[in-house]
Amino acid sequence: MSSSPRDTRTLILEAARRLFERPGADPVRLVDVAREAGISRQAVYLHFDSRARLLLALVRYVDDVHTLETQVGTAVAGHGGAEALRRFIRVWGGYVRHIDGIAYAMHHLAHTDAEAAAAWNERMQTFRKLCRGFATALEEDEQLAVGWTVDSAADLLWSMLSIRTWRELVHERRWSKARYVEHMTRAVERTFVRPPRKDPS
Amino acid sequence: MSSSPRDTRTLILEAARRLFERPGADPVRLVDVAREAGISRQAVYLHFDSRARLLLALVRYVDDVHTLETQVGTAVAGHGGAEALRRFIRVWGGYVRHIDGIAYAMHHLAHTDAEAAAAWNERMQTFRKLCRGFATALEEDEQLAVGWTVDSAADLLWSMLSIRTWRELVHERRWSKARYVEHMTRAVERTFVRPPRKDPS
DNA sequence: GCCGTCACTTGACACTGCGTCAAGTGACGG
DNA sequence: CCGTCACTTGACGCAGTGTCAAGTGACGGC
Repeated sequence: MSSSPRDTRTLILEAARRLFERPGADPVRLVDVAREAGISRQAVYLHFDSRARLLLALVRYVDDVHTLETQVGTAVAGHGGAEALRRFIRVWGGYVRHIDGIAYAMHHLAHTDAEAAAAWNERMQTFRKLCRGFATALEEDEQLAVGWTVDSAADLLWSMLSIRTWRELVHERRWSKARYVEHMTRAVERTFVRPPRKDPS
Repeated sequence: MSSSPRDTRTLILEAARRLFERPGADPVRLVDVAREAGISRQAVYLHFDSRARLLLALVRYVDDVHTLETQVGTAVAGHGGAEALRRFIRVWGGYVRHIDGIAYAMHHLAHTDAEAAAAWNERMQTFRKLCRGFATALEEDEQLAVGWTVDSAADLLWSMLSIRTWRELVHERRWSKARYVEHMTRAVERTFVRPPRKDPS
């Protein structure tokens, strides 16, 4: 699927996607993207105002191609706090590799570029809301472990499940996807999920 | 203390330290360091070959000024696995702010500079060894929770206690130091420390 | 007192990657 | 046949790092 992009914009996004998905690749420059797409560097600017805008469009495009929302939605739907969280980690653990390179580039650019910083922050906000949803669900099911408020749990969950944590473990520490899912699930459960009592009521 | 550095090298390191310790500051350029030290940009190159070397020297200098090793050593000495870990998190939670900015700059530079990448990796290796020490201590005291090997626990601990996680929580999520220590201690304990059995043996 | 040394200065330049600009070129449609 | 429009080539400006060359001035040895 998606082997014959119709317009140049999509051609560029596809090219960029290929480059950024290569793990541990050298920094991707606009000239690389252009070459990969078979066009001139300047032609990229006919479709994207700046590197930041391209990265932003790219991460949305990739989310779309890999149907992130649908995957998360169907995995989580109809499950209580703890089980939804477990299922999310499974999906997420397989998904991050698609956007890791782009996220890295965006974060790097955000260091010096205001627009990239804004895009990055918006992205982080969205992810934190997702995490807050899990914390809320846990609390509503009375499964949130003692010591946490919804917000503090959301913050730490957001950090533990962040792309950066995934990258550190999977790329730097060479964890497999299965290993990531198994260990992260265990860590998150032990940290945030109240152990079921033997004697209910 | 340290108000009258003798040589220019120390003068530069002190100036850089001041700049990098300012939280959320704009990216620190060599010209900023030079100005802060009251010398020309070129004079910096008389003492440090490159930005990467300066950052590396700086992080060592800061560790030294704040006696990181001593602090960790005295906090941890003579305590078993779980208690040593708790004490380490307390020290670490107060220490990271001194090196956060430098670490951020090093990591950023590592994206394009091989020397910075090497320095960063070496630093990460060292920290992971420290974490592995805690995992080993837990295992030796039979306090390591089920599901972990020493190495997998070390990896995840390394990630949870990383500067990056600290920065996300303290800077982006506005956690206080006390909040960081409290919540991180809880998360780490629940994740890695085997709960004491009511009926031993 | 004079001289050499050495740390530092000023000012220039190369390099990289991003972003802009101007002058083409060539295919396609009315 | 002509205009339009997407794209090309080639140039330039900008920022920050790193290099180079030609000073300058203080300090110590003789």
